[in-house]
Amino acid sequence: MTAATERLLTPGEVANLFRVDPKTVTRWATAGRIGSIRTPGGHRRFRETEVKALLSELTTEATEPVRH
Amino acid sequence: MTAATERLLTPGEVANLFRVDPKTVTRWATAGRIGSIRTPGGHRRFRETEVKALLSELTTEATEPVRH
DNA sequence: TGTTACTCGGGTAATTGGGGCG
DNA sequence: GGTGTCCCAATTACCCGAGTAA
Repeated sequence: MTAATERLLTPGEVANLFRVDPKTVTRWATAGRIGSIRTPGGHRRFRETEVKALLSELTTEATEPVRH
Repeated sequence: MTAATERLLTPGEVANLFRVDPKTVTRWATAGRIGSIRTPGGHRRFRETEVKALLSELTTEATEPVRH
């Protein structure tokens, strides 16, 4: 099959990227805001590319210069 | 390849650094004076490096020596 | 096989966002 | 123009015990 296995991230890793609680990442998955893959044991894993893409979309750079 | 792991700060933490109300930090983000990263839920996070840099830029040292 | 760290669940406090007002 | 404050709705953080991952 096609794709070389894509790198998966744990809830804790995703939580570190967004500076939120791992529980919060779980809620995002439950709410359908982010795709998730479940292990046979019930734990969630997330696609790194999807997470990074989400980060980029939600990132806004400063536009106004600093006034001294 | 954008930077992956950068330490992020919550609005409350940034507010403590500047000694202002968290709402004020939100206004800075809205006005484009500071970059922000939003969670899928709508909350904001700020890059620590950017915040610290902003603090430094806006800091002015005394220029005249103390008279005795 | 056993150890350690993490992630399930749920439930309840604490922050945050947004609008409007002085 | 910029900031602090009050309102309310939504999102997020910390508590627990039990199960999974490596």
